[in-house]
Amino acid sequence: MTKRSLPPLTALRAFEAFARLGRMTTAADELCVTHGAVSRQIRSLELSVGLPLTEGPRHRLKLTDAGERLAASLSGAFDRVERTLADLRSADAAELHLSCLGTFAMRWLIPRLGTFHDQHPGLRVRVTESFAPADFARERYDAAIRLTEHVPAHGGEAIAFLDNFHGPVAAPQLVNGRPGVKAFAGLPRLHTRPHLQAWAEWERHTGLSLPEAPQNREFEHLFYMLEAAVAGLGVGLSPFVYVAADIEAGRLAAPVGFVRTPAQFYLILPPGPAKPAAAAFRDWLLDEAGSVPVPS
Amino acid sequence: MTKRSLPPLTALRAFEAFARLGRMTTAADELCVTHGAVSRQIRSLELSVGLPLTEGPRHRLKLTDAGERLAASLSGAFDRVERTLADLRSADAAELHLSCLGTFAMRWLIPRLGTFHDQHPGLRVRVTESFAPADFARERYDAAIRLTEHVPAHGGEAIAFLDNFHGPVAAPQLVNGRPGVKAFAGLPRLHTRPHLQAWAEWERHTGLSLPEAPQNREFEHLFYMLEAAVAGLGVGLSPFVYVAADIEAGRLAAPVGFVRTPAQFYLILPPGPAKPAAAAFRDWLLDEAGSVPVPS
DNA sequence: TGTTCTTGTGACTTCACCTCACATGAGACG
DNA sequence: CGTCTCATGTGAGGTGAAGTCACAAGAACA
Repeated sequence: MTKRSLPPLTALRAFEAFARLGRMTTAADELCVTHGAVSRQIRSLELSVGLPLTEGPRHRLKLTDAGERLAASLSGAFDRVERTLADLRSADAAELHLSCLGTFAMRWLIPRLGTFHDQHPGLRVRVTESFAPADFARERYDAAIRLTEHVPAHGGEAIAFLDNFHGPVAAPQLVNGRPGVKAFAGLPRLHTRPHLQAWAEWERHTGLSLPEAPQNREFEHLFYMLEAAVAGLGVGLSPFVYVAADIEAGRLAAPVGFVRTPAQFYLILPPGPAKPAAAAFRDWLLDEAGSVPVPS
Repeated sequence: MTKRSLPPLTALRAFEAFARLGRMTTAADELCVTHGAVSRQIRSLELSVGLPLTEGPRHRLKLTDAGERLAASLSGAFDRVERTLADLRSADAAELHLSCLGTFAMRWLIPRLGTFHDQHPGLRVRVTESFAPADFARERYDAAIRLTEHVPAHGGEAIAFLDNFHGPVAAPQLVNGRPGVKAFAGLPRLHTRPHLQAWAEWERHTGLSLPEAPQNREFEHLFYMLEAAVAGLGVGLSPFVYVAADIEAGRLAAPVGFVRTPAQFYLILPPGPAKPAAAAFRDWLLDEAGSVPVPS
């Protein structure tokens, strides 16, 4: 690949505008400069190319043959770039890139996305799983969903769209209808590695404490832990929204109910004007969250 | 035709170089700037396009999908312009545009051009007829041929490549073998409108004067006057080189010979570096003129 | 002949772009 | 692990390319 040797590009742009519009004055208007600037640019281009590009008297300048050919080439080239940029922008506008807690995506978001797609058939939603604090400077998302107490100031919008409640859950056959914390007596305690302090927080929030567990099991993700709870491996602590469907379906039981946490589910938007797709998603999300049942 | 909306072109160029070369440092070298400049340009382009174009850690930056597509489009566009410019330049280099005295072209230059074409098969010579003083600012020629005493200073080269001799000529049957100026007694005098003082100059140069003419005839061009002389319409005054072939062939007679004029034939080159075709023409012309016979 | 329209151009000005120097962050290598 | 290197990010500040302004020039039209 050899080094490019192109004349000054601003001169090319000025010349292309002149060729397209026929007069320097008009071209200057389009470029938001004075006619003198265009005149100089074209002259410098002729010098740099080494060929005359214009000819004729001042008040009726025409292009030389070389000028015509260059202008045709430039128009095509600029058109091409312009079209590519428009394509990129519209492709981007038609896509919503969302950074989301993995479990929330699987247990809450994805099951409900159908109505969003119905409302916005042109929009594709791309969900990327992420637990780290949202950092729009490092990774470019159109929006992020996090469970947190406080969203660090980042210049953008942050909306708490859903309260969080958590509580212990286990397979119904293990609990066996016993009421209160005694329901969990003798059951192994399930933990998630990223949030090992979760049980302690719950005990602080409720003032309750579970019977001593005969065993503790750690899982890499909340999602795996919930699968384990459903499979009867012990008692897990989960946000309500992740298990609402399982409780409804009788796959999990929550004998002591759920308690609200200080943390909430936030929709976090990057700084600057939100793109239309993100705004649409925000509206849909708030509407959808508004109709979510709250635990007893 | 709608107004163009393109991002800053220098940013596009920087981005294209980066995309092509893979690293900002290398791109900066190609563009003869520092890496910082390229970094800033690419950042400003991302801002102006509204899309991220690069991603990944600093030391191993990659293009995003959007970046790849834009880069491909830009490469194509720049290639196209570059190729057009190269075509224009080579087409121009293969052509020699010569501004020449019409009669000189017809009577001297064109008959000899064959050997020039033999020596430079790739070069096309375009001859434009012109009598006005050479003015490269108004009209773009690669070279001009003029008959003059002094070439006005114009910043370029001017080479006297051929001395000029002039003298009266007429059809041989009119002259009828008589010697000296008496040969022309009773013949009409032929003039050219652009140079009505020619006869007076000749008389001054030679100290001779022709017998009173019964008639004067004016022609628009020297070329027409020579045709008239050959046709026997009278006695004309002509530079030697224009009639050498006619005298040789016996179509014209020059009973009093030719006298050198202060004016010479000049090859005049425009200011600035001569293009190769013009240099080749100059060399050929000097060589060709060196072997021209001088009148007695 | 004067008026208007358009481009060319000398003199001056300014801000876009560049450079410099340092910071940052990720590998690589003892 | 600490340090070295390599590539890019960035704040501060300098400068020349490119623009502005005002006037000149040249052609057309009334």
